Amino acid sequence: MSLRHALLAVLDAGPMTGYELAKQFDQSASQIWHAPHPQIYTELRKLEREELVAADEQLRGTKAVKRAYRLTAAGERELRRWASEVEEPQRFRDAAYLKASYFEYPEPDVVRRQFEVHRACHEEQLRRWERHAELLRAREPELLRKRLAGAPESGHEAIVAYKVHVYEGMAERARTEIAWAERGLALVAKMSG
Amino acid sequence: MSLRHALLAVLDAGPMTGYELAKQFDQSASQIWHAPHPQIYTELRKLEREELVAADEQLRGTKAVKRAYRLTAAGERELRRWASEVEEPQRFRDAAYLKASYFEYPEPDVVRRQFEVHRACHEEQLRRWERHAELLRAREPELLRKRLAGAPESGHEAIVAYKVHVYEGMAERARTEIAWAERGLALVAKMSG
DNA sequence: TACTGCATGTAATCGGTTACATGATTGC
DNA sequence: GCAATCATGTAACCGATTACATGCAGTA
Repeated sequence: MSLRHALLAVLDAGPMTGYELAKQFDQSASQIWHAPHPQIYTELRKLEREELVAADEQLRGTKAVKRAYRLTAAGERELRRWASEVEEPQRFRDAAYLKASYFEYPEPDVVRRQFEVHRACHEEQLRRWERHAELLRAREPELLRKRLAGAPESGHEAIVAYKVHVYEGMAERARTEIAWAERGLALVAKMSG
Repeated sequence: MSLRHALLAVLDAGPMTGYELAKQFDQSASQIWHAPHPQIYTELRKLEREELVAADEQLRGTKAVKRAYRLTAAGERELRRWASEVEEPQRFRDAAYLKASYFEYPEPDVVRRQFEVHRACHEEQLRRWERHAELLRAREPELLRKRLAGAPESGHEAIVAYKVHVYEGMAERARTEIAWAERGLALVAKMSG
């Protein structure tokens, strides 16, 4: 049930259409909570029915409509309520580690390739997290700028600091995974040679 | 779709009832892939229909039946196929980090409590992963012993080594989270004092 | 004019969660 | 005999994924 709060949080920076939200979720900011676009559109409709967001409709061409969503007062309250509530720990489920528990089955070079893919994938993510932390420190992302514009000067430092802390945390995680994959590769080499 | 493979993997050590599998998933071994018992029972029935597992029924009392599941030859093939296939990266979704991105909203002591909960939760997990890695090295867990009994001596080292590597990886992750929470606590202290 | 990418959805399906039900066994 | 726990499910629901549909805008 966190998608709704991710949406409320992004909308807190300013109004946005479903498509723009979908883009946010896919690339720049909220890689912290992935969501495919059909889910975003349907969740926005649900939030609208619950009056946590409101939509401003504009015509697009002759028939199609564009809907820009913005937070309502109730939506802002809900966002603040959620942020103050302690998050209960998530259930654990990791497909890569599950599979690695059974690496005695495949041939050594298949195992090696799997660790290499794991490493490559987290190296790419690491670059992304680091770049984004950098952008945040420079206060460059559009979303952050809008958010800062709507908040008093005195609060700016905290807004930036916690987001940077999150992205640095993600980077640290990626480094942990890379190190794990490398120890894995050393292990394959030892076992098979 | 990894639950089915987790089940096949556990059953590869030897036949087991749904209840015993549910216990495995809840406590000792496969904390790597959490699953509640209703899902386990239904997935087992599905695996049975697909003939990847077979059930031996025994009476329990006068009406109830106990069903012990075991791998079929097709099930073993599927397990090996899955273990050799490169796992595609999972979609990212983290509620705790999402919330931490918006820690400018709650009061500092609420934020502090949240980081403390995060740390405590991962400290507990760390102890669990470390204990389990220890047990694996000593070849103590029942499941591992059964798995080893059904494999040639020459393969024992690999079976143990990869599982230990997974649990050590999990422990390392937990340490990363603990360190993140502690840097978070330092950050709150700095911001609020 | 056709093609590609932007933009907004609906529908079917599936995996996972929660609540509920029911019988068997064991120890007090 | 009763409570707790072992054991096996069913049903309703919800969040997430995938496939499909449709219209608009710019450009080759």
